[in-house]
Amino acid sequence: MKLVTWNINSIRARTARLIAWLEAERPDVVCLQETKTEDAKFPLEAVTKAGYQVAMFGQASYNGVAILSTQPLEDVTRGFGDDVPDDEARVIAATTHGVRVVNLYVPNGQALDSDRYPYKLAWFGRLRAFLTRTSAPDRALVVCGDMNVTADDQDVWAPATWKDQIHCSQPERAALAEVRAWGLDDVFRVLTPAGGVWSWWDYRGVSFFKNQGLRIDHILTSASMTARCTACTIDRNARKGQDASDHAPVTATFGTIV
DNA sequence: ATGGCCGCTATGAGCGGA
Repeated sequence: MKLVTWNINSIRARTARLIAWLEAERPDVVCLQETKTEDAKFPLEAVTKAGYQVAMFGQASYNGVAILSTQPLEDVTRGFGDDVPDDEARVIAATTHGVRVVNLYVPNGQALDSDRYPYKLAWFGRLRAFLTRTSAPDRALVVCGDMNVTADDQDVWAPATWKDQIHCSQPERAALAEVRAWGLDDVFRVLTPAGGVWSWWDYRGVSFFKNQGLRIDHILTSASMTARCTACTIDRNARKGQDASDHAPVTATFGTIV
């Protein structure tokens, strides 16, 4: 079973590239972030024609998440369902291929002195509560998405430049570590101990050409899923060329239960 | 030293992204 997380940065602007990639890679489950469209304008026909069922949670202009699967998507939930007023479409979960899949678009945070920063940190706390309320570490669980945080300096092309900047601050990393401590593994890092591999490169300048990026797109797996994971790769090729998202897709491959 | 690109909405910039 191949599961992908990919910040697509507007699914309407990138439908052709997405479909071509799906047809080439044939993943079983695809978690998309920043679809940037309300559900009525989602390119459902193209995705369906490519062989995928869809659960979506969109909004106009910003945010938006969706899960694509070659098998039915069951028990779909949208948002955290907590008592915090929040109209940002950043969370969708579903069960498919026998796995509970939680797809996240974590708030960017903008800067440490922005009011979006405490919102981001609080959001991680709400995520932990959501996981405790709706799942358990002993289940077949994948929590993936654009986490908008580097786990540590191994995920940063220039740690000195990024030190204490957004995506690299200690409180953000501690918040992500708390999610792992709940009972999830950073499965890319488990299989690739060395750093220096990125999932995002800034559109500006020559950052991709010079390979100046961050690893902020993560696949977190419960213990049984970590044990089943045979590969986890970042498809740098998907960042190349015209009309690419600024994020590359991250793919985890899982063997069958033995 | 600064900003450098992109998509959205909307039709001119401004916002958000990371």
